[in-house]
Amino acid sequence: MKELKMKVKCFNLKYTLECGQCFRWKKEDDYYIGVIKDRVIKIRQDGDYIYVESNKEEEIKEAINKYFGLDNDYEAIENRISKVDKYVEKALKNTSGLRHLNQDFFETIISYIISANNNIPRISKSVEEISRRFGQKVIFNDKEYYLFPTPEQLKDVSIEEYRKCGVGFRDKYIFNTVKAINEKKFVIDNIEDIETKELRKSLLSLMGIGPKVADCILLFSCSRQEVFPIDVWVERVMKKLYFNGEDVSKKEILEYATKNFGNDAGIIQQHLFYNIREKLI
DNA sequence: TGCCAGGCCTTCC
DNA sequence: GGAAGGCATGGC
Repeated sequence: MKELKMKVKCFNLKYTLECGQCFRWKKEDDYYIGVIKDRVIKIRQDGDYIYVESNKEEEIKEAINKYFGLDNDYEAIENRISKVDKYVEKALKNTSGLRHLNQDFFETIISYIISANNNIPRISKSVEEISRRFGQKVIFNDKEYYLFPTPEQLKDVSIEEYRKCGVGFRDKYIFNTVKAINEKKFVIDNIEDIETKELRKSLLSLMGIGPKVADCILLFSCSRQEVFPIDVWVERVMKKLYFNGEDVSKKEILEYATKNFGNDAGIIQQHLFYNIREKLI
């Protein structure tokens, strides 16, 4: 297909795809290539425009819009959070255009179960391996790609087979969660209307999902931007900036974020996370 | 060799 | 309810 050209505002493709919220994108030359739900996407940015190619043309604009949240008024959001305090203002200046994605719910659940006590390259490797072994193959520009498998496609996969994907001790967590979904003990459809608090509680009932993983799922696949996932990096940056390097509990950090960052806490968290990891702050 | 990674589960108090 | 220990695996 020919390249689709789309105008963007307050959007940075590199920050959005490299900030650690997603695990299936690879950079090649000046573009990124990855899988969104049921299609392979090749995408690059040049100034105020993004250029998109895919193996599947229908509703491509809608898919891109939804995944990258292009309809969100990020100018207003960034304008708002730049006034929070001097640290947020600085972080935002460094990584303006970083957006929270709207990724597939099931894929995000499994990916973030794998993320526990893990590092980003290894998470990517495991997610890729699960897709390669159990997902549908797609040919794009003469190369093979694999969609992330559906719960149905994983219904007969054993704990041992997950282990072979390099997920380590998380094998049984994935197995149990897939089982719960396939047995309809946890419903993954029509989650848009469920209140954040209730959805979070529901996610926490799944094996391998604790507070941090639940918040990542809510933020990176459900657009609940008020949640504030606290991992080792966020803990580190929050202690450094707001607690004078003191050893405070996660509870205290969360209270501070909720009080001072309000409904944009998740967006601010992304900037702080990316800034501390890239040694920008 | 030992420590760390987008933490969670289990056990014990 | 909170603290401590265990956990797979690869990179540094």
